[in-house]
Amino acid sequence: METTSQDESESDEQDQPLEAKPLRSLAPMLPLPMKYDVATQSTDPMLVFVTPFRPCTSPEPSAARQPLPKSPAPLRATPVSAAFPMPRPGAGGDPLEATPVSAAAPAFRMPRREDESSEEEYNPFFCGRKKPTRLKTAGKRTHQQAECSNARDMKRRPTQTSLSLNKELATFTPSSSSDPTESVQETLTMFDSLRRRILQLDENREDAAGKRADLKAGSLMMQNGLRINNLKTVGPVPGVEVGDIFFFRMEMCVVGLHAPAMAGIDYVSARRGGSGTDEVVAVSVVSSGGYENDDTDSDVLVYTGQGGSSRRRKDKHDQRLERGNLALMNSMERRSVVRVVRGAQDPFCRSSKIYVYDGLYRVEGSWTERARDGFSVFKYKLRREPGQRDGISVWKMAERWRADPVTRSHVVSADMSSSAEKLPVCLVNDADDDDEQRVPGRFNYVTGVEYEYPRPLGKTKPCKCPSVCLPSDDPDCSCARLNSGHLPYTACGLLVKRVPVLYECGPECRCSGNCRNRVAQKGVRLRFEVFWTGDACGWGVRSWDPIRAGAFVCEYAGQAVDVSTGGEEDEYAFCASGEGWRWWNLGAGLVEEASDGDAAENLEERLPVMISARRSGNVARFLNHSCSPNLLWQPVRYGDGGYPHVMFFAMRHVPPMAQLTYDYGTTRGAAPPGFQGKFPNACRLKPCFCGSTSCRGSF
DNA sequence: GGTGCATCAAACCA
DNA sequence: CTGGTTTGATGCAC
Repeated sequence: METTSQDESESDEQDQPLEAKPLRSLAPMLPLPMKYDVATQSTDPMLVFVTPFRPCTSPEPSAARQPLPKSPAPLRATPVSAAFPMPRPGAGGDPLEATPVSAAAPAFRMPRREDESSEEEYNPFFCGRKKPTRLKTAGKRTHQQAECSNARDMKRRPTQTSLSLNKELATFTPSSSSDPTESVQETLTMFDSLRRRILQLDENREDAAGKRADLKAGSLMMQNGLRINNLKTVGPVPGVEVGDIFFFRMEMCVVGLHAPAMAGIDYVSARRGGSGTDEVVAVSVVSSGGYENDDTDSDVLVYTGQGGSSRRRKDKHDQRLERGNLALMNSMERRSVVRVVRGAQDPFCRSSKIYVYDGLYRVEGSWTERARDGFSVFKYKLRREPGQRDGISVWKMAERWRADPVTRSHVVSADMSSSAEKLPVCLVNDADDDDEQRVPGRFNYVTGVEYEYPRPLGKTKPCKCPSVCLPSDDPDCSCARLNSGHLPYTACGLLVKRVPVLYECGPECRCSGNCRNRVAQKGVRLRFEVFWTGDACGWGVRSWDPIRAGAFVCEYAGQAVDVSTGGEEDEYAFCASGEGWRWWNLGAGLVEEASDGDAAENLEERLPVMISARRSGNVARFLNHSCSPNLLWQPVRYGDGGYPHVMFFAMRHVPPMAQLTYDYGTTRGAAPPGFQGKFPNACRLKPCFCGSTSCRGSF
């Protein structure tokens, strides 16, 4: 298809969006551009009521984006519709052309709920035990749409959730993007921030009803029709790319990659060509190791059928050729493709699993065999379709490097931090063979910022929590109070939501080093590599480890420069004007206490310093810009003169080896009083190569 | 149309 | 720390 050549040329080398030049942001740091104070703008839930398809609350089309209407040149924005070279073009008379019923819709059907196109039908204030008032406007709906699970979703009994959550939900709009990749990102973000928020809220209630926040979040989204790609389709799911990772089954559910909450095989009933009888066809399988599937070859998967394995020994039985098992068998006969998701071990959490979408496979063969418990099971041999970008193989490669860094090739320097970081920072160049010895310009590797305290900021009150801070133990924890009464991280150290300034416990707090409110101060836990992206964007950063949304990534290290004395142009200065993170809060904490005194106060704390990573810095100085970034920056204070550290957190799940980026922001007009004119380049926009469909064209 | 059941995930506890 | 136990949401099947 028309666009494939472009696609390939890009995906071949570095997959993810190539980013623009190394650091180039020049405005000094300030906590938050006041005009866009999220806290005030989006806090009142009553004012945020929005009908679907009107992205008012959605940050994208905000004024901030407008000033850059036409970007003259180097926009390499790829139409994302091209991202899915539909697999079946030639595919040798794929019998599947006799499409499954519900897949009959064009494969590129937009996820958005067209079925909700009448506004009154969408009831964001659906709450509590009351059933949503669902109007029967079925006349408007096509047969297929009526068939989609939405109707049933809406009817389903809501799990008991706190009222405030329902209010928060009211602020959700179904993704308004026409770009499938964006809708998927938005939906996943919504899910995860909702999940973290439920964790945070449930934790304050001692009735211990707070279990399975993942299921609750998923359920809420289903009930409110916030799931996308409702129609099960054989083949790719728009917006989900091979290699994408998921941390919960529910995540795959809400983006339509794999609908069953638990079952490993998802299938759809399809009309058999001609004969008019229905039969089932598999659409996706999740191989998570529960059945001891053979995992050695990354292009071949031997998958065990479902059923038979009851918990109670006496209920065990042979597997039967029904449901998913039958569906896989039919898929084999029709030679239709099946999406495969492979489970992998989460390197940071032994008990949990990560799901890696590995693209399309075909069932090559099937047989039965006797399992260890003596009952017979179905086995299916699936082979990966050629020509797809790497999925699980990248994962496995990175896994190998993590276990044994020596196996990484094209290494220029095994640890460019010279042991300054706890984990080595690898410098590699596998992009150009001509110049393998290319190295970044000289700089000192440091892991933090040395402030000279020209003007110490006000001290914060240390907390007196005995061992670790827990909101339920001590509602008076002064650190929690600084953070609007909540601990800013989940129990496993994920940022719950972006705040103007985050307060971690400091050296004078009584709590121990294990306190949950000490995350970023503990430093990097990821194995980074700095790699050459090509001439356009220079060096970039990626990680061998998967990164979960909300996870701490790294600090922006460097030298504090007093701008009142300094003021020369500096390409490695950190600029705080980027707003790429704003949408991340869409799902989280929108009903925060409206007039948050802290937030207002923090805006006063503009610093007379900025951070320059020109002479000294860490990996962060190699982070590239993207208009749809995967990192956000978050000022974090703890002890130590009170200067906020600039900390990066992941805004979405980032698979291993995907480039890490943040939004440099547009510096034009953002330089606060006193800085204007000091940095001539600040107002000269650089062309952006991020390739995102929402690319602003420059930064 | 309601309801049961099959699925086996994730979190917790012993 | 592991392995068993518990509690589940969903969507097909009846």
